[in-house]
Amino acid sequence: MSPLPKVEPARTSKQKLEDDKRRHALDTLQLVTGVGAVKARNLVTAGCTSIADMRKPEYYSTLTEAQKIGLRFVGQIPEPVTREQAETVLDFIRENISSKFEVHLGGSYRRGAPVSGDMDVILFHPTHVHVPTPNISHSSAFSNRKITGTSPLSSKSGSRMTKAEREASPLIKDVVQPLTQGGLIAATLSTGARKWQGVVRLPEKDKDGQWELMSERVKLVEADKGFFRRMDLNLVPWKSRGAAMLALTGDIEFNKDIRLKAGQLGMHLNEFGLWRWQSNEPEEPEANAEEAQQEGSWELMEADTEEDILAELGVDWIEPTKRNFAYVVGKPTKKKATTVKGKSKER
DNA sequence: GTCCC
DNA sequence: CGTAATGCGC
DNA sequence: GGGACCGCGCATTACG
Repeated sequence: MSPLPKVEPARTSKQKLEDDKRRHALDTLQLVTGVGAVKARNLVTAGCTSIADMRKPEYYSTLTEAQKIGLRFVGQIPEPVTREQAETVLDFIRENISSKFEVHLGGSYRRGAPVSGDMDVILFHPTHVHVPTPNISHSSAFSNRKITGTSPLSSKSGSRMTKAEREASPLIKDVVQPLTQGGLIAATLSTGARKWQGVVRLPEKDKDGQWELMSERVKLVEADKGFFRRMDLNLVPWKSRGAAMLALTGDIEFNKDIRLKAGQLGMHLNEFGLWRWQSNEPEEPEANAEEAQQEGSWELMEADTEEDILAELGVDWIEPTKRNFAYVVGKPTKKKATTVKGKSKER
């Protein structure tokens, strides 16, 4: 009854061994920040099968700047961040940038996790107010497809910044620069007007509760001495603070659930807010001729706190520490699932 | 294909 | 030069 | 075994 073995067991097992090796190499290379499935595949195909191999010039030269940084800190970055460490960094940030900034920690820290994979810092500033409109059409809210670049408005509004604009942006000038000069920021993986991703050296306090001297910290960073961790800085428009806190606190399953719920209600939820589709008023001759052709536009709803947004979605308030279980949301049955979803998906 | 139910 | 598509991370 | 599958910022490369 049992079907015949496929073919040539010897050769099959040999192939299997090779497959396992290849898989292991792929997984190993992807431990480096910035190396994903595609880069790992390309490297392995070229003969690079270990972290050590990646440092060989023939492979190293093919890395992007971010990947080189990932390689530099590959021994440190995977280490988790304790709550105490995250709080230390938060204190340091608050002391080294304008007090006009509101500074929060999101991510698994806010969800109460004892340790986190990185630090998700959320920054608000009263004068940072521009909220970008979603880049998707209304019908796409249900089918979840982005509109193509044929719309001049959509592709233009969020377009790239010039280098000058970037350096003049508040996130760079008022946050990243002081934190770099203060010896906190060790390396930058990516940087823009809204989001900075990079590596920090954990500042240390002496017995008197004083930070190390700034000049000392800068030297230690350059010498790779100390403890280095991943950090993200997110500068969020004032009216988006609720949506951003939701988005940047997670967890991912929770975000999926509430975004799906918004979609089911004909709304759109992203990190900038909760949006309602507004059909074009026939009598709005002021609008550009181009835009008037569109069937409508996304309009930002008033809900600008986490509570308000959840309320609009018909969801009772959920403590951040409870946002680890997808079943809490969108499940009309009051039966509480006993299984944990996506249990150890910490970043 | 992966992840979750 | 510009924009689009892709890769990556969260 | 069967069904569902978010949304976006930034860097790099491909393309015109």
